[in-house]
Parts: sequence; structure tokens; C-alpha cells
Amino acid sequence: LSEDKESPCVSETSTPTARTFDWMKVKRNPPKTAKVSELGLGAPGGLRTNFTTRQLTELEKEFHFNKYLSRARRVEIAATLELNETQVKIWFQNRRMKQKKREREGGRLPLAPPGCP
Amino acid sequence: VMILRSRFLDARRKRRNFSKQATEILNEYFYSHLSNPYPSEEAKEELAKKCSITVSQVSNWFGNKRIRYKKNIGKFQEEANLYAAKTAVTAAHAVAAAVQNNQTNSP
DNA sequence: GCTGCCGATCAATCATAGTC
DNA sequence: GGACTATGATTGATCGGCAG
Repeated sequence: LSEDKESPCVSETSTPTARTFDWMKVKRNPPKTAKVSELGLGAPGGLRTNFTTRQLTELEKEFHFNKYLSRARRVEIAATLELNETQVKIWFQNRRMKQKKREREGGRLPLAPPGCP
Repeated sequence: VMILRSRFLDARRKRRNFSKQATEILNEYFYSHLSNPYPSEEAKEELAKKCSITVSQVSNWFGNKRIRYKKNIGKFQEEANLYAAKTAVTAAHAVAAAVQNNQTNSP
């Protein structure tokens, strides 16, 4: 585990320590979660939406019932919770990954339950 | 904007800083792979083992490190030089050992 | 082509640990 | 004791790749 091909992505600067590699320039496009049209919510157009407790509770409840959503159900939930279909879809996607991560990491290593202040 | 940030999640975030040596190991890997600090799944598992932390924690560490590093490269310059020198020394030792080994058993 | 899912990652934020 | 910084974790959303 120690191979390392000096990647072909360098981009300049002579000092051996201050070089800037491509990964440092990566910029993600801002979220398109903005329906600027109608709704004078002064939506800037690219902000991470904060789900309300109600929305999260409902989503969690639905997830417990179904790990995957049908198109119809998604539309329904999106409408009920006032979210995009995409947001609901992404939420379920992330939720599944979260679940998998917990199962896979279920019980293992580091353990130090009780007091230790 | 009701501060409803309680998020029914509190007890979960009982953070604990990693040990000095674990951070040492992670930083060594990070700076010796600065051109591409994205450890493979296998590498993550090995690092996790060496550091006595989980693979997820290794992923979190690299995720945070990459973001914070590129956010303010200057702030990490000193640290970068430190580890660069460190790995250079170990590399030199490795080469020396290899040479020695090569001399002792060459056909 | 387009769409959903997965796996990895990003980027912003949260909450705590450590420093002074 | 509290302000300020360092750091681990969480999470809505993006990116690239693959299947249908």
C-alpha cells in the first residue's frame, strides 16, 4: 500500500512544498435547489436546505416502512412535505447509505462506554 | 428561522480527539500523498488498523483534512514541511537499507 | 438518451475539546 | 470563566460510473 504514481495533474509553482494540485482546485457546482420562479422566498439559488424536524420525522417514518420509494409515493411525500421530488429522492439515497454504513460498522472496535472524564 | 437545530441528535456527538500517534500516521500519509490524498479502501483499512479507529473515521479525517487544507494552504505550510522532511528521512533510510541489502546478496 | 442508485466526496455546519 | 481555535461528525447535495 505504498505505491504512488506522481500524478500528471500538477499545475505549477516551483517550491516543492507549496505546489497546488488539481484536487485542491475542485469546486462543486452550487445546489440547484432553488425554484426562483414564483414564491418570493428570496431564494439566492444555491443553498443547502435545512430540513425541518417535521420533514425529517416523516421521511424517517416512511423509510422505516419502505427503503425504496415508488415514483407515486415520492411525488406524494414531496407534496406533503413541501420538498422537491429530487430532495426526497436524494434523502432516501443518503439514508440508505447511512443505514448501510451503520450495519457494516455495527459493532466493533473502539469501546469506552461509561465514565472517563 | 426558529432555532430548531436540536435535531434530536445530541448524545451522538461525543467527540474524542484521536491519539497523537494516530494523527501522526494520518498526517504522514496525507503529506506523502499530497498530490493525490485519496487513500484506497484498502489503504483506509490499513490506516484504520494502525490508528485504532474505524474506516469511517479515516474517511472523515481525510475529508476534513482535504477541505481545510485547500481552504487555507498557507496555514498548513509549516505542518507540510515538517512531514515532508520526516518522510524524506525515512525514505532515505529505506534506500540505504535497500542498497546495503543489495550488496550483501548480489549474485 | 434518460433516470435512479451506489459509492465517494464536497462543503457548510454543529458541538465538543483544547488553548490562552 | 469565557472567547477563540482546532477538530471529529453529520448531512444535503454533487460527481462519475453503471444498469435498465
